[in-house]
Amino acid sequence: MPEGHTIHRLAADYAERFLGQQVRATSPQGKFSDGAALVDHQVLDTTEAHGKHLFLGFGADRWIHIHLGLFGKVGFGTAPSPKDLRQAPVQGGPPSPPTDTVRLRLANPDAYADLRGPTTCALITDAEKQAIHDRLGPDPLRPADDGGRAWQRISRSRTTIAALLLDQKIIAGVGNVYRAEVLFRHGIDPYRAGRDLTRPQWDAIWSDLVALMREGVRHNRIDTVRPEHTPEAMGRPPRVDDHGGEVYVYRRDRQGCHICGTEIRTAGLAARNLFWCPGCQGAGGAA
DNA sequence: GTAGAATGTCCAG
DNA sequence: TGGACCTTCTACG
Repeated sequence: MPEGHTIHRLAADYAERFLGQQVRATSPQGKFSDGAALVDHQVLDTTEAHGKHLFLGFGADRWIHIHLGLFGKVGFGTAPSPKDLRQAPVQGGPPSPPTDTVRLRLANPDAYADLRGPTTCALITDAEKQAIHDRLGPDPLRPADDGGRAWQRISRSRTTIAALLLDQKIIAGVGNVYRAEVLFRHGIDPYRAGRDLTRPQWDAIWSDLVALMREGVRHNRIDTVRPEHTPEAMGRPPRVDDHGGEVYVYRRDRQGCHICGTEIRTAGLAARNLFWCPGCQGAGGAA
Protein backbone atom coordinates (compact mmCIF):
# COMPACT_ATOMS: atom_id res chain seq x y z
CA MET A 1 0.00 0.00 0.00
CA PRO A 2 2.88 2.30 0.45
CA GLU A 3 4.09 5.18 -1.63
CA GLY A 4 6.08 8.02 -0.12
CA HIS A 5 3.06 9.73 1.42
CA THR A 6 2.36 6.62 3.51
CA ILE A 7 5.87 6.61 4.92
CA HIS A 8 5.87 10.30 5.81
CA ARG A 9 2.52 9.81 7.47
CA LEU A 10 3.94 6.90 9.45
CA ALA A 11 6.87 9.04 10.60
CA ALA A 12 4.34 11.52 12.00
CA ASP A 13 2.13 8.79 13.46
CA TYR A 14 5.02 7.10 15.29
CA ALA A 15 6.18 10.49 16.57
CA GLU A 16 2.74 11.45 17.81
CA ARG A 17 2.51 8.34 19.96
CA PHE A 18 6.06 7.63 21.05
CA LEU A 19 8.44 10.56 20.53
CA GLY A 20 10.49 11.45 23.60
CA GLN A 21 9.33 8.40 25.49
CA GLN A 22 10.79 5.10 26.54
CA VAL A 23 9.13 2.38 24.52
CA ARG A 24 8.73 -1.33 24.89
CA ALA A 25 9.95 -3.08 21.75
CA THR A 26 9.25 -6.69 20.90
CA SER A 27 9.12 -8.95 17.87
CA PRO A 28 6.18 -11.32 18.40
CA GLN A 29 7.03 -12.98 15.09
CA GLY A 30 10.61 -13.50 16.23
CA LYS A 31 12.42 -12.29 13.11
CA PHE A 32 13.56 -9.05 14.75
CA SER A 33 13.99 -10.21 18.34
CA ASP A 34 17.64 -9.19 18.63
CA GLY A 35 17.03 -5.71 17.24
CA ALA A 36 13.94 -5.19 19.35
CA ALA A 37 15.86 -6.17 22.49
CA LEU A 38 18.47 -3.49 21.75
CA VAL A 39 15.93 -0.65 21.63
CA ASP A 40 13.62 -1.98 24.34
CA HIS A 41 13.29 0.62 27.13
CA GLN A 42 15.15 3.20 25.01
CA VAL A 43 13.78 6.65 24.14
CA LEU A 44 12.54 7.26 20.60
CA ASP A 45 14.11 10.63 19.78
CA THR A 46 13.66 10.97 16.00
CA THR A 47 11.34 9.79 13.25
CA GLU A 48 12.25 10.54 9.68
CA ALA A 49 11.17 9.55 6.17
CA HIS A 50 13.00 9.76 2.87
CA GLY A 51 11.09 8.38 -0.07
CA LYS A 52 9.76 4.99 0.97
CA HIS A 53 12.31 4.55 3.76
CA LEU A 54 11.38 5.12 7.41
CA PHE A 55 13.92 5.73 10.18
CA LEU A 56 13.20 5.53 13.89
CA GLY A 57 16.06 7.00 15.97
CA PHE A 58 17.01 5.69 19.41
CA GLY A 59 19.95 7.70 20.71
CA ALA A 60 23.43 7.90 19.34
CA ASP A 61 24.19 5.89 16.23
CA ARG A 62 21.16 3.64 16.53
CA TRP A 63 18.31 3.57 14.05
CA ILE A 64 15.61 1.15 13.06
CA HIS A 65 15.40 1.19 9.27
CA ILE A 66 12.01 0.13 7.88
CA HIS A 67 10.97 -0.42 4.28
CA LEU A 68 7.45 -1.70 3.76
CA GLY A 69 8.01 -3.15 0.31
CA LEU A 70 4.83 -4.06 -1.49
CA PHE A 71 2.90 -5.61 1.39
CA GLY A 72 4.17 -4.08 4.57
CA LYS A 73 1.76 -2.37 6.89
CA VAL A 74 1.67 -0.65 10.27
CA GLY A 75 -1.37 -0.89 12.48
CA PHE A 76 -1.79 1.50 15.42
CA GLY A 77 -4.02 0.88 18.39
CA THR A 78 -4.66 1.96 21.93
CA ALA A 79 -3.24 -0.06 24.79
CA PRO A 80 -3.37 -2.80 25.72
CA SER A 81 -1.95 -4.43 22.63
CA PRO A 82 -3.58 -7.65 21.37
CA LYS A 83 -0.87 -9.80 22.88
CA ASP A 84 -1.47 -8.24 26.27
CA LEU A 85 -5.13 -9.07 25.92
CA ARG A 86 -4.22 -12.64 25.21
CA GLN A 87 -2.08 -12.80 28.32
CA ALA A 88 -4.95 -11.46 30.42
CA PRO A 89 -8.12 -12.29 28.50
CA VAL A 90 -11.15 -10.21 29.24
CA GLN A 91 -13.89 -12.49 30.46
CA GLY A 92 -16.46 -12.87 27.73
CA GLY A 93 -14.48 -10.53 25.47
CA PRO A 94 -13.73 -11.15 21.82
CA PRO A 95 -10.98 -13.64 20.96
CA SER A 96 -7.68 -11.89 20.41
CA PRO A 97 -6.47 -11.84 16.80
CA PRO A 98 -3.34 -13.77 15.88
CA THR A 99 -0.17 -11.75 16.34
CA ASP A 100 2.50 -14.06 15.00
CA THR A 101 3.09 -11.99 11.87
CA VAL A 102 4.06 -8.87 13.83
CA ARG A 103 7.70 -8.17 13.04
CA LEU A 104 8.03 -5.22 15.40
CA ARG A 105 5.74 -3.95 18.10
CA LEU A 106 6.42 -0.65 19.83
CA ALA A 107 4.29 0.02 22.87
CA ASN A 108 3.86 2.42 25.75
CA PRO A 109 1.14 2.53 28.39
CA ASP A 110 -1.25 4.27 26.00
CA ALA A 111 -0.61 2.94 22.52
CA TYR A 112 0.98 0.30 20.36
CA ALA A 113 2.18 0.07 16.76
CA ASP A 114 2.42 -3.28 14.95
CA LEU A 115 4.62 -3.62 11.87
CA ARG A 116 3.86 -6.55 9.55
CA GLY A 117 5.33 -7.79 6.30
CA PRO A 118 8.13 -5.27 5.73
CA THR A 119 10.86 -5.96 3.22
CA THR A 120 13.31 -4.41 5.65
CA CYS A 121 13.34 -3.96 9.41
CA ALA A 122 16.90 -3.67 10.61
CA LEU A 123 19.06 -1.90 13.15
CA ILE A 124 21.57 0.42 11.44
CA THR A 125 24.22 3.03 12.28
CA ASP A 126 24.43 6.70 11.31
CA ALA A 127 26.82 5.80 8.50
CA GLU A 128 24.51 3.13 7.14
CA LYS A 129 21.60 5.54 7.28
CA GLN A 130 23.60 8.17 5.42
CA ALA A 131 24.43 5.64 2.72
CA ILE A 132 20.71 5.13 2.15
CA HIS A 133 20.12 8.89 1.82
CA ASP A 134 23.02 9.08 -0.60
CA ARG A 135 21.50 6.62 -3.02
CA LEU A 136 18.04 8.24 -2.99
CA GLY A 137 16.96 11.13 -5.18
CA PRO A 138 15.13 14.22 -3.95
CA ASP A 139 11.81 13.59 -2.22
CA PRO A 140 8.86 15.92 -2.97
CA LEU A 141 7.86 15.59 0.69
CA ARG A 142 11.18 16.74 2.14
CA PRO A 143 10.99 20.54 2.29
CA ALA A 144 14.68 21.07 1.60
CA ASP A 145 14.71 18.82 -1.45
CA ASP A 146 14.90 20.22 -4.93
CA GLY A 147 13.46 18.87 -8.17
CA GLY A 148 16.32 20.41 -10.09
CA ARG A 149 18.58 17.56 -9.02
CA ALA A 150 16.19 15.10 -10.63
CA TRP A 151 16.05 17.18 -13.78
CA GLN A 152 19.82 16.82 -14.21
CA ARG A 153 19.30 13.09 -14.68
CA ILE A 154 15.98 13.15 -16.52
CA SER A 155 16.98 15.72 -19.11
CA ARG A 156 19.92 13.56 -20.20
CA SER A 157 18.09 10.23 -20.27
CA ARG A 158 16.72 8.24 -23.18
CA THR A 159 14.66 6.15 -20.74
CA THR A 160 10.91 6.70 -20.72
CA ILE A 161 9.60 9.23 -18.22
CA ALA A 162 7.34 6.49 -16.81
CA ALA A 163 10.36 4.39 -15.86
CA LEU A 164 12.34 7.39 -14.60
CA LEU A 165 9.57 8.40 -12.20
CA LEU A 166 9.78 5.02 -10.47
CA ASP A 167 13.57 5.13 -10.18
CA GLN A 168 14.21 6.04 -6.55
CA LYS A 169 17.76 7.20 -7.32
CA ILE A 170 16.23 9.93 -9.49
CA ILE A 171 13.19 10.88 -7.43
CA ALA A 172 12.30 9.30 -4.10
CA GLY A 173 8.81 8.39 -2.94
CA VAL A 174 6.85 8.22 -6.19
CA GLY A 175 5.13 4.86 -6.73
CA ASN A 176 2.93 3.31 -9.36
CA VAL A 177 -0.16 5.38 -8.55
CA TYR A 178 1.45 8.81 -8.42
CA ARG A 179 3.47 8.06 -11.54
CA ALA A 180 0.38 7.21 -13.59
CA GLU A 181 -1.67 10.07 -12.19
CA VAL A 182 0.87 12.85 -12.46
CA LEU A 183 1.64 11.97 -16.08
CA PHE A 184 -2.07 12.07 -16.84
CA ARG A 185 -2.53 15.41 -15.09
CA HIS A 186 0.15 16.92 -17.31
CA GLY A 187 -0.94 15.27 -20.53
CA ILE A 188 2.38 13.53 -20.97
CA ASP A 189 2.80 10.32 -22.96
CA PRO A 190 4.37 7.87 -20.49
CA TYR A 191 6.62 6.49 -23.21
CA ARG A 192 8.22 9.83 -23.97
CA ALA A 193 11.96 9.86 -23.24
CA GLY A 194 13.09 11.92 -20.27
CA ARG A 195 15.28 14.10 -22.48
CA ASP A 196 12.27 15.02 -24.62
CA LEU A 197 10.54 16.74 -21.73
CA THR A 198 10.95 20.49 -21.34
CA ARG A 199 12.17 22.12 -18.17
CA PRO A 200 8.82 23.85 -17.58
CA GLN A 201 7.05 20.50 -17.95
CA TRP A 202 9.32 18.93 -15.36
CA ASP A 203 8.96 21.86 -12.97
CA ALA A 204 5.18 21.55 -13.25
CA ILE A 205 5.36 17.81 -12.56
CA TRP A 206 7.58 18.32 -9.52
CA SER A 207 5.45 21.00 -7.94
CA ASP A 208 2.33 18.97 -8.64
CA LEU A 209 3.89 15.98 -6.88
CA VAL A 210 4.70 18.19 -3.89
CA ALA A 211 1.07 19.25 -3.66
CA LEU A 212 -0.48 15.84 -4.38
CA MET A 213 1.74 13.97 -1.98
CA ARG A 214 1.20 16.51 0.81
CA GLU A 215 -2.51 15.96 0.39
CA GLY A 216 -1.79 12.22 0.46
CA VAL A 217 -0.09 12.58 3.84
CA ARG A 218 -2.96 14.66 5.20
CA HIS A 219 -5.70 12.28 4.14
CA ASN A 220 -3.64 9.08 4.24
CA ARG A 221 -4.79 8.15 0.75
CA ILE A 222 -4.15 9.09 -2.84
CA ASP A 223 -6.61 11.48 -4.46
CA THR A 224 -5.64 13.06 -7.74
CA VAL A 225 -8.77 14.29 -9.50
CA ARG A 226 -9.24 18.01 -9.79
CA PRO A 227 -12.31 19.57 -8.16
CA GLU A 228 -14.18 19.72 -11.47
CA HIS A 229 -13.73 15.97 -11.98
CA THR A 230 -14.86 14.64 -8.62
CA PRO A 231 -17.83 12.25 -8.59
CA GLU A 232 -20.01 15.01 -7.11
CA ALA A 233 -18.98 17.57 -9.70
CA MET A 234 -19.50 15.16 -12.59
CA GLY A 235 -22.49 13.27 -11.23
CA ARG A 236 -20.71 9.96 -11.62
CA PRO A 237 -20.54 7.15 -9.06
CA PRO A 238 -17.57 7.31 -6.67
CA ARG A 239 -14.89 4.70 -6.80
CA VAL A 240 -15.70 1.87 -4.45
CA ASP A 241 -13.54 -1.10 -5.35
CA ASP A 242 -10.19 0.35 -4.42
CA HIS A 243 -8.51 2.09 -1.55
CA GLY A 244 -11.03 4.87 -1.78
CA GLY A 245 -8.96 7.50 -3.55
CA GLU A 246 -10.32 9.22 -6.64
CA VAL A 247 -7.97 8.83 -9.60
CA TYR A 248 -7.94 9.39 -13.36
CA VAL A 249 -6.21 6.29 -14.75
CA TYR A 250 -4.69 4.02 -12.11
CA ARG A 251 -6.36 0.61 -12.42
CA ARG A 252 -9.09 2.12 -14.59
CA ASP A 253 -8.13 0.19 -17.75
CA ARG A 254 -11.02 -0.49 -20.15
CA GLN A 255 -13.07 2.24 -18.48
CA GLY A 256 -13.69 5.63 -20.02
CA CYS A 257 -11.45 8.61 -19.33
CA HIS A 258 -13.19 11.13 -17.04
CA ILE A 259 -12.18 13.94 -19.39
CA CYS A 260 -12.27 12.66 -22.99
CA GLY A 261 -14.06 9.32 -22.73
CA THR A 262 -11.28 7.33 -24.41
CA GLU A 263 -10.70 3.88 -22.96
CA ILE A 264 -7.90 3.86 -20.41
CA ARG A 265 -5.10 1.52 -21.41
CA THR A 266 -2.67 -0.60 -19.46
CA ALA A 267 0.64 -2.22 -20.31
CA GLY A 268 3.57 -3.71 -18.48
CA LEU A 269 6.54 -1.39 -18.14
CA ALA A 270 9.60 -2.37 -16.10
CA ALA A 271 7.67 -5.16 -14.35
CA ARG A 272 4.91 -2.81 -13.20
CA ASN A 273 1.49 -2.05 -14.62
CA LEU A 274 1.33 1.27 -16.39
CA PHE A 275 -2.00 3.04 -16.96
CA TRP A 276 -2.70 5.98 -19.25
CA CYS A 277 -5.28 7.65 -21.46
CA PRO A 278 -4.27 7.58 -25.14
CA GLY A 279 -6.61 10.48 -25.82
CA CYS A 280 -5.27 12.92 -23.24
CA GLN A 281 -1.70 11.65 -23.27
CA GLY A 282 -1.12 11.02 -26.94
CA ALA A 283 1.86 12.48 -28.77
CA GLY A 284 2.04 16.04 -27.58
CA GLY A 285 -1.39 15.73 -25.95
CA ALA A 286 -2.35 18.09 -23.17
CA ALA A 287 -5.00 17.33 -20.55
C1' DG B 1 -9.77 -23.87 0.29
C1' DT B 2 -6.74 -21.94 -2.87
C1' DA B 3 -4.81 -19.03 -6.52
C1' DG B 4 -3.61 -14.66 -7.82
C1' DA B 5 -2.74 -9.91 -7.37
C1' DA B 6 -1.13 -5.79 -4.90
C1' DT B 7 0.81 1.44 -4.20
C1' DG B 8 8.31 -2.41 -3.98
C1' DT B 9 13.01 -3.75 -4.56
C1' DC B 10 16.86 -6.80 -5.19
C1' DC B 11 19.57 -10.22 -7.54
C1' DA B 12 20.95 -13.90 -10.86
C1' DG B 13 21.51 -15.06 -15.54
C1' DT C 1 13.76 -10.20 -17.82
C1' DG C 2 12.23 -13.44 -14.35
C1' DG C 3 12.03 -14.99 -9.85
C1' DA C 4 12.31 -14.35 -4.88
C1' DC C 5 10.64 -12.22 -0.80
C1' DC C 6 7.31 -10.34 2.80
C1' DT C 7 1.49 -10.47 4.04
C1' DT C 8 -3.32 -9.62 3.19
C1' DC C 9 -7.32 -9.60 0.68
C1' DT C 10 -10.38 -10.96 -3.18
C1' DA C 11 -12.26 -13.90 -6.66
C1' DC C 12 -13.22 -18.19 -7.83
C1' DG C 13 -14.10 -23.28 -7.25
